[in-house]
Amino acid sequence: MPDTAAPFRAAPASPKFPELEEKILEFWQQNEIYQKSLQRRADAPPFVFFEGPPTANGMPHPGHCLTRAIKDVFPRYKTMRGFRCERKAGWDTHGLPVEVEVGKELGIHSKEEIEQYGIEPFIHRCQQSVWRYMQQWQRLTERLGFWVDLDDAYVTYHQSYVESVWWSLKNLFQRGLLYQGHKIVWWWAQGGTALSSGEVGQGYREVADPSVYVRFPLVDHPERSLLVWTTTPWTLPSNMYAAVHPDLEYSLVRDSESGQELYLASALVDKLAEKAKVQLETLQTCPGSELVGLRYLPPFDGYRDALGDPSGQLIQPEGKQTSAHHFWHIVAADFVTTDSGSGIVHQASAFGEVDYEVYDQQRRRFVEGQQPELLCAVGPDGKFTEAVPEAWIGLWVKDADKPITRDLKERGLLFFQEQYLHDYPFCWRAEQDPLIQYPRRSWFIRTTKFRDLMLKNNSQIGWQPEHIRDGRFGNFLESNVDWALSRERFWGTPLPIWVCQETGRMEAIESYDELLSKPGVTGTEVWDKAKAENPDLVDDLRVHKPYIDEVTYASPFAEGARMRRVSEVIDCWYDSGAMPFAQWGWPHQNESEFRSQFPADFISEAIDQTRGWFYSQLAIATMLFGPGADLSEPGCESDAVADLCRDQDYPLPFRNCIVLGLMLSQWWESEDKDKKKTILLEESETKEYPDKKFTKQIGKMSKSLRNYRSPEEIFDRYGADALRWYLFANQAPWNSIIYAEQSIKDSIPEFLLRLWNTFSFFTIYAEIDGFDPRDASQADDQLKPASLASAPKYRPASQRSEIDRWILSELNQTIATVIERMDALDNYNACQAITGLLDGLSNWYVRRSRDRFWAAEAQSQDKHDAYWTLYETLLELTKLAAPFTPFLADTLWRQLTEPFAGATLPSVHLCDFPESDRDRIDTSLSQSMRLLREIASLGRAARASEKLKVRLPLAEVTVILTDDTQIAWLQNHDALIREELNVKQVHYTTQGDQYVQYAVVPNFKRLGPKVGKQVPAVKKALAQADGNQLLAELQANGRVTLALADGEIELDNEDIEVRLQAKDGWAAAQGVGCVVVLNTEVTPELQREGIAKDLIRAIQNQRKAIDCQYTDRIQVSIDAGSDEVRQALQDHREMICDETLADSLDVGPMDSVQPADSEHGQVFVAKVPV
RNA sequence: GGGCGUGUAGCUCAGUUGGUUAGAGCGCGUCGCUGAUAACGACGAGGUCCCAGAUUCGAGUUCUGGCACGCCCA
Repeated sequence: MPDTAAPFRAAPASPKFPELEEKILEFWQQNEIYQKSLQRRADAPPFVFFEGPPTANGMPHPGHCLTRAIKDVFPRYKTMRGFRCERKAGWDTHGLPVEVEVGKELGIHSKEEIEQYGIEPFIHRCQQSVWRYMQQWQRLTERLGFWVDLDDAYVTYHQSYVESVWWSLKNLFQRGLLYQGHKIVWWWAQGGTALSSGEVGQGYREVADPSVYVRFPLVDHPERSLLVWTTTPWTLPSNMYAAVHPDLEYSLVRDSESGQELYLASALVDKLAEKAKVQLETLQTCPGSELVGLRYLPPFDGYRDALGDPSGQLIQPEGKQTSAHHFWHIVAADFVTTDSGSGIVHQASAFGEVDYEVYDQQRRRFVEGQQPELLCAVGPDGKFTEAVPEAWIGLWVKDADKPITRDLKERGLLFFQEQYLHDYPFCWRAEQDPLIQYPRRSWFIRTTKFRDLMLKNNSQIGWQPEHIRDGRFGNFLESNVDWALSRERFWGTPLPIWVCQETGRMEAIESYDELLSKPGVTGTEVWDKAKAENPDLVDDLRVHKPYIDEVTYASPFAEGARMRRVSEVIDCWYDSGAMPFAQWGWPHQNESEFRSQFPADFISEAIDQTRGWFYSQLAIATMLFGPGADLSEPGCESDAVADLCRDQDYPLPFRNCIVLGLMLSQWWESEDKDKKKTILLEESETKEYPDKKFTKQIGKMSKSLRNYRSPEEIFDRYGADALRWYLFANQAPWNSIIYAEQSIKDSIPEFLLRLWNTFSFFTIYAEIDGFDPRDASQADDQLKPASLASAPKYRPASQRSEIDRWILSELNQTIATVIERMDALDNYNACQAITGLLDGLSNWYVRRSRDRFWAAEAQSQDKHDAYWTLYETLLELTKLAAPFTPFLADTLWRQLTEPFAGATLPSVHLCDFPESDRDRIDTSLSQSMRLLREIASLGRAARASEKLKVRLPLAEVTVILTDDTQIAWLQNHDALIREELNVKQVHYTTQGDQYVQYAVVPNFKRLGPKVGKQVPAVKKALAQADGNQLLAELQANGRVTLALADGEIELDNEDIEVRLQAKDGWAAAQGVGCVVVLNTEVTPELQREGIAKDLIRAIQNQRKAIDCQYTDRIQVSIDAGSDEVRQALQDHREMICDETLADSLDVGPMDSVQPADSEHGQVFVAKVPV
């Protein structure tokens, strides 16, 4: 080693991780490490990652840390493993939440108010609003160490993105997959708008509504009626069907009073008879399925009078022609129950989602053009329009229940009525206005046509956890309904359909350019003018409302007519699902980018995205690119695109997906008398409020409750690595995870600090001895193990000591495990493996090698072996940890490579991931070492149980083993045991009859398949037999013969296992395969040595108490209490002085020195002046 | 009401194809170490594997039915 200043400097003992991380962040930024990590893989095979776009319209919270951490760790890992992993960021910018946020700002709510305010300025505000928390998002992303291309992010409102979405919608439109239909929504009639489910959820109140039982006379048996139940009498004029459950039993009963015959569910006959106070006599019964098809007279004649009794042709298999009536017959429906009502449910399909499905099914029975229409006697204002008695037209429907009931009663159709209490939604901003379910014209994508293909696609996806595939997601796909695409809102991707104002025929447009190329285009000047007036407007707005609505062109369908866009925008989930191609603006541009980045190898989001992004991506990709999707349907003008994608294979558009659990918070809560809550985030803080009683809470994070620490605070207190390691290493990622400050804090000593301490240990000794890794003259820029071999003192592992070979074996085994687990997207077990390695390194390798590092001879081969082993292990461990704790890893890398002064790669993140050297894995050595560690552990346990502290030397331990295979190896290492257990001698034996009892137990795993039902008998026979004798027989013959009730059975040594049981009366501890027995005899010599060691401890403590540097010399005097102590001092004077760097050791008090008490007398320590 | 998931030590969680002493970390207790030192280590106590039934020679693990909690959807 060179004589110059030591290449390594001792690292500080207690680092401030947050500060180190900030330095690394700066280093990464200034040196463009992320960009370099990509450049190094420019020509490598791709590992494709898709970023699910978050919305920057809200503050990032801890849950985003989890998704972003998981999204970071695998790309980092794959990059180190030699893949090119581009990470394009993305932002979700459209949708109702943005409008709501802007509305709040403006103090307005309804659509009407927005229109009054002006769509144009409203949209401008929306566009600005989406970037409100951009800075916080960028900061969080960076600070967490999530490497992603924020500068090159895709944005869903950008023109190129919108145009990609348009292209895909045109594709669907031309293939006949985009159609208009009805959607039943919660409708605020007074405000003229639909409410989102979230808004509806806010407005539920308990109210009393009528529950009526109405007679519907049968057409063919006028004396018989269906007893039909409804809780919304106002929907009766719009009645279409009556629903029964096909599997329930129904009864025909006679009302003894009126003589009427009624059908109702058998299970409800008694209940209704009692309620209505009538006698119901059962005439006959039948299953509901037999009632299906019976025709009845509707309760009101309005539609019958207006439409007659319309009918149409049914779809028939062999061209047969059968017609059927459209309305007023019994249908089968699974949702009918006997919990309440009559078992026959009134169906007004316009006013309920399940009712509408019934209608939809009926509709599909008929051939195109002959289908029943939807009966709806109510206008969007919630008032009757038609098909009701003259007097009711214009009546608000919720006021109609009473007159309708009265009318039915007068006509003798009302069987019974009552009130019932239930929760019903009201408008959250007009509390007196009840909402009604109401059909709205809406655009749909015919996803149901692709149900089987989506299921097939889904079945190929690598889901983590697997149950998502056939569980939540699979079930969701099974029950697929057509995608309701349109939204009657303002800030979203405009639906690119233009309608001929005269014929109603439509065209889809795939880009702004295509629109401009249309004949007779007008309206673009509206945008031009707005832009001229306000040059700051982003150009992307030209494809948004209201500007795009102004663009019209000449209709190709009718001379002189104009084509005008429909007014709707689309569901923003469609935006997100189009991201695989829209992020590139494909197919209008970036052909090669799209092709090389599709499909994704890996995506990840939390489970709430099952019906969100996971579905939208899968649905869109299945429809557009899936094999089996018929892309050559007539009218599809994108054949070139179709060709391009035809060779795609499932799964699309992502191959693997980690579905993360929800993130919960944990806090301590106390409530005052006046209901004021005190929220604490750490249990320890509760001690500061002794008068309050706190209860621990686990639940959702809530901004208003402030029941969680902001990520920024976590970073400042503990650092990003602490949070990351906590997230990666504490549970499988799909379990819901508790964001608890204490747990995050705990991950520091668990992993970060332990790694740091091991590194710090290395630097301390490396500085003392001047260890110089530059001796490896051929070292490559990543300091790969093989390249270190060029150092003169570097010996092959095979020549080094056992413990070196052991830790190198553990290292290489761990590398293999980590690679195997990470390739399977299993970060949890990868981290477990790394933790295990670090434990072995810190708690066994370093601990057992301290003497080697402290050895006086700085240049001894053994010491060099130790350095090279530890150095190499630290380097590789640093690389292993790099994807998980990128900051600490880079800090260590930079310090470990510092002696090379720039000749090595500047960042660990530019390195290759370690490779496992199979030749260095020695499984039998691992086993032996495990046994050795167990023996040491048992020895300590035996000592503890006898209250014999380790400082007191003992003469001997005896280790009894069940077989002798390991004995020779152990004997070669008994120095280790002697030192660890502080004993003079270790004795190994298999002949331990004196100390132990042998028991032979079955090896069930092997015996089970072999003898089956005889297992219990074998077990019993073995238990009853003399263990020692069996063992002797086994050792002599290699097998034993056992007499069972039904014959003999022969067992070899693999079939059975020998167990040891320590006999009473010995200081022993037993493990599975061995027993450690202590010789507890303490001779006076041993006693004195123990005293000497006690005194060394006391002196060392005192050294520290008087602030000695570790090289300071001291003078010591012991005011010994007994002859024994004095004798001990005399016997072990040399050892005591050596260990404590004492120049003198006297007996008796020392003047003007403050003594320390010890069990062997007062200890005086004084520094020797230099 | 339906679907999915979870239930294992005081707490937070692991537990591979069923195999007989059920593990880790934290916390707690005892102790050790004192040239990694405001760190570190060892040992110990602590379990009805939610309950009940079934399959099996054998169930924390498989099946059925409950219970509790969570999420999604009605």
